[in-house]
Amino acid sequence: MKLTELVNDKKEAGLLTSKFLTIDHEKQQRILNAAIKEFAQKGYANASTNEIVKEAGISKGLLFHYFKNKKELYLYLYNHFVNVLKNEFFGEINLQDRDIFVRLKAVTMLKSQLIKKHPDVFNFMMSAYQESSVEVKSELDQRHRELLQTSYGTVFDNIDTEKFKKDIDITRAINIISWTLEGFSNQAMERERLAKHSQADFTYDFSEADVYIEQLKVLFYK
Amino acid sequence: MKLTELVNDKKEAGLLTSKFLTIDHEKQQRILNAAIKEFAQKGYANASTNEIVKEAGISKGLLFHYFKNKKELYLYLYNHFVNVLKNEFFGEINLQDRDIFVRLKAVTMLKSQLIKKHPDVFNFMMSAYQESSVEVKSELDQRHRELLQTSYGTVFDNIDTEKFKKDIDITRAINIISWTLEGFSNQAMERERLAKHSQADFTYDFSEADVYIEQLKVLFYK
DNA sequence: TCCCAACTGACCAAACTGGTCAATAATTTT
DNA sequence: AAAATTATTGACCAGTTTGGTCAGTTGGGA
Repeated sequence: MKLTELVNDKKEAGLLTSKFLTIDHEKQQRILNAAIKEFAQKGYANASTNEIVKEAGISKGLLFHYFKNKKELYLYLYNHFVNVLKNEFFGEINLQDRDIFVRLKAVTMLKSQLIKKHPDVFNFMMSAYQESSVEVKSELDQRHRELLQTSYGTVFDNIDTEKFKKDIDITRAINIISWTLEGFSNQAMERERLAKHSQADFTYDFSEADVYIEQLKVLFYK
Repeated sequence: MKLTELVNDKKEAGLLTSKFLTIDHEKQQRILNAAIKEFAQKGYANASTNEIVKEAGISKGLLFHYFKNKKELYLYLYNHFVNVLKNEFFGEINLQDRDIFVRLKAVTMLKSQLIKKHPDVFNFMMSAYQESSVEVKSELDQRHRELLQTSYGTVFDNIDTEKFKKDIDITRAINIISWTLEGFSNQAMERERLAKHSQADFTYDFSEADVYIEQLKVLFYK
């Protein structure tokens, strides 16, 4: 998954950022990554463009050659990574399979991988969701609803409800399943963060997640 | 629950903050609340003492009359609120009842109330847990382990395992129950945050939480 | 050679930083 | 009432950082 590298929707450019899109690809990445990292850590208002250019290894002038000001940079980043997630992330979910466990496991694993491989992208999107700066807040809201609809909307769409025992409240059951998988992956990642053994022994997590899934199937399925 | 107001453990004062403890109680609260809010929002390094004194309605000099510098203020806050939580929050949990549902429901509701009534206290503790500033990080670690032990240690201690069906893996079942209640309360609070109807219709949340608990009991208990 | 874009970094005024301290106000002690 | 003590102020400090500019250098294509 070459996340952050594939999307090239020219529409997202507008006219103002067109210069940025023509430059060397690797330099683009350096700038994008430096910027989301800084914005994620400090929020819009407290993020420093000086830090961004230092981290990206470019001059101050160049950044403002590509983006006319801080606000335009921020909004470009937001739109860009919303597109990235929509295409590279949620596009991966197999909607053929109508089994809720298959879908949720896929989502959970994708999310874990995202956090692990591209923590800055994840943190940036989360912090953008919480962003309180009046300067940019209003512009974000619509795109956010859009993203949530694309994602959670499709995951729970057209689930096979016939598999559940007949006395089970399906909505609540799905919630329990979701929260269990979410809680499990949070725990797994926190455990790894503390232990710092960053050798990705995904294998254990995968199989342990399956134990929970099997248990939940016994509980909820016919 | 007069959280933040009751603890008066003189030991936490040391000699350095003794002045602060003698002043008017309401002013103490103003300063404490202003400080944790700022630290929670921006982290140790980026928090501004100017903002704190402005919010607290005191002069710059006075803050540094009570605390010799920013670091001492931060560490005092941390210790103070660890004590507050240990005494006012975890002290509320009834350890007589050995039923996991009773305990976890109590913890979940307590946590919800904390977030609702004292969001800054909660955010401050969370941000302190993530704090990365080398200046204060090391001092926090021990107290944190202490707090986690006091809290999660006792909640899961001496649970009545006889109530579970005999083919159930109890550790995993408890995890599922915990994650469900956590997920539920997160969802409830997010729903409320978006709707902004801050009339606390706790009643709905309480009864809806009970529905989940009853469902889980059917699944896991004999 | 010229030309134009990419690119640099010194520079700007303004804001802000944690912290100090002499002066004033309020309270207590004599 | 005077004196002594304590609480409180906010102007001030030197230093850093802010978002943004712009005159000028570089490098590649014609």
